[in-house]
Amino acid sequence: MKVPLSQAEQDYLKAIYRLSNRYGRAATSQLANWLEIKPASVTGMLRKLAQADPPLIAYKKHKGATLTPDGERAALEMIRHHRLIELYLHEKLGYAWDEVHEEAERLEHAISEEMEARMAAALGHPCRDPHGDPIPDHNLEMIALSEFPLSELGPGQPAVVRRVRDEEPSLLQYLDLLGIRPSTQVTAVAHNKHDHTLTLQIAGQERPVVIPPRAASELFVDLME
Amino acid sequence: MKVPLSQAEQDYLKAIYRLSNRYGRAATSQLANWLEIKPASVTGMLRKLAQADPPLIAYKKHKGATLTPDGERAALEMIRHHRLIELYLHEKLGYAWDEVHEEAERLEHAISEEMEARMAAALGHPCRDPHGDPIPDHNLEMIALSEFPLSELGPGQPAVVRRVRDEEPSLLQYLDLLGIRPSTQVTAVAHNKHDHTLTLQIAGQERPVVIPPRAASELFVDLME
DNA sequence: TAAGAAATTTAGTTGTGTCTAAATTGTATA
DNA sequence: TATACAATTTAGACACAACTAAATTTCTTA
Ligand SMILES: [Mn+2]
Ligand SMILES: [Mn+2]
Ligand SMILES: [Mn+2]
Ligand SMILES: [Mn+2]
Repeated sequence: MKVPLSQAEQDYLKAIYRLSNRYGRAATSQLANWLEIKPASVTGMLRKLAQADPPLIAYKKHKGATLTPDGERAALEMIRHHRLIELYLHEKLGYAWDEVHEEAERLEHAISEEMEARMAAALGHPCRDPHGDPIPDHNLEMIALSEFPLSELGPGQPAVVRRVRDEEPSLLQYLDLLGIRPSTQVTAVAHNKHDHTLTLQIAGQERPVVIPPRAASELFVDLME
Repeated sequence: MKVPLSQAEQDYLKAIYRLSNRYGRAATSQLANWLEIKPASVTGMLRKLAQADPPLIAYKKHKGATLTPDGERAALEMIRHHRLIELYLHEKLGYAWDEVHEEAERLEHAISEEMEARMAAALGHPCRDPHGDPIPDHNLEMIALSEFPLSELGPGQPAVVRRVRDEEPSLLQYLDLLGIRPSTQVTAVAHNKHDHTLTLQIAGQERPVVIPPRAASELFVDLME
């Protein structure tokens, strides 16, 4: 009852949070794939998390897992650490936005609540990380998100970039080159039906750029009024 | 050959470094006591560190352990991390000097060489931590120490505090109250033979204070010319 | 110098988190 | 709806780093 969670347990809970947000539940094979752990090992950990006191996940054999309120709290705790650390490294130590993830992945398990609070204060209690991902506040509440994929932006609509999937550094480096980051203003010029690319005008730039579909679906924007 | 060290291994190497500096070698029971691990478990780890490739310690049954050059390098790496982190927390995040140790103890194993370098740069490549302990430089070289215990300071001799044992927070809080920290100037007024206390004049203060022997042997000073 | 005490090592066990191989369950489709 | 394939679980093993209990070695001192 209420024993501190291991790094492995915390990583599983974060992964279950991510997958069940996206697909309603986290399947064994999805977890295995994301965590780069064999499915048999995942099954073992799911059984353990479900039998913890208090239970951290709801798990039925062959039906995947979802977080209990306790499990969700633990996941959000790590997500808050992760995103605060990413922003801290970027703002205070000059890391590029494609370099912060790996460092945060280790540090999130090692910092104290005291350090979390001091970093948050030093950053002015921010609500977005360098990739635009929302940072849960001190009570683990997260701001509501209104942004949608750039691929769904209608032509002629001015919009502002809010968030970028932070999962592969090469996308981040590419966007950096293009001059796209959260808060950049953009307008869709045209969706090109044959190759599914997007022609995009970036505010303050001469000529529009062509965005491949992979990038357009990993970039999230809000309409400007 | 050349596999990254576990946190447990790094902690043992740091402990062996500390004990062999102080006593020439690290005995099993001293390690067990310092690390709060049972002696039988220490024996197991010593065998493992000695048989590593390359060997990290020299170990003969019943004779304790000393570091090999590889082991010493690994220990200094962690010591550099630890002390840089302590100073960073103190200088950049407003931690008191008695609060930094515990946080650094966990973070030292989690930061990358990149982060080490960025923190060092942000701090101006410092050579002392908040307790005055020397920080090994990028090549793991440490400045030569000239300070000696305050308990050995002759009466009337002006001296400057350089370093304080950082092992228990209560001593640090006590010294804070007294207004003693690295760079504070002091003069011994008298060594009191019966109770082994020291009467000490602190620069900028009205009246001398009486220092118990425990504190006087954990404070290190340099003579002023 | 021979106990007796203290320190250390050996032997065997445990919990955690991974793995491989084999068995089972669920799903899609022919 | 039977079968084949995919997903998942079970079973058994392993590495790591701790533990306890017992055996052994070394040190101290009478
Ligand atoms: Mn937290
Ligand atoms: Mn991020
Ligand atoms: Mn380093
Ligand atoms: Mn220190």
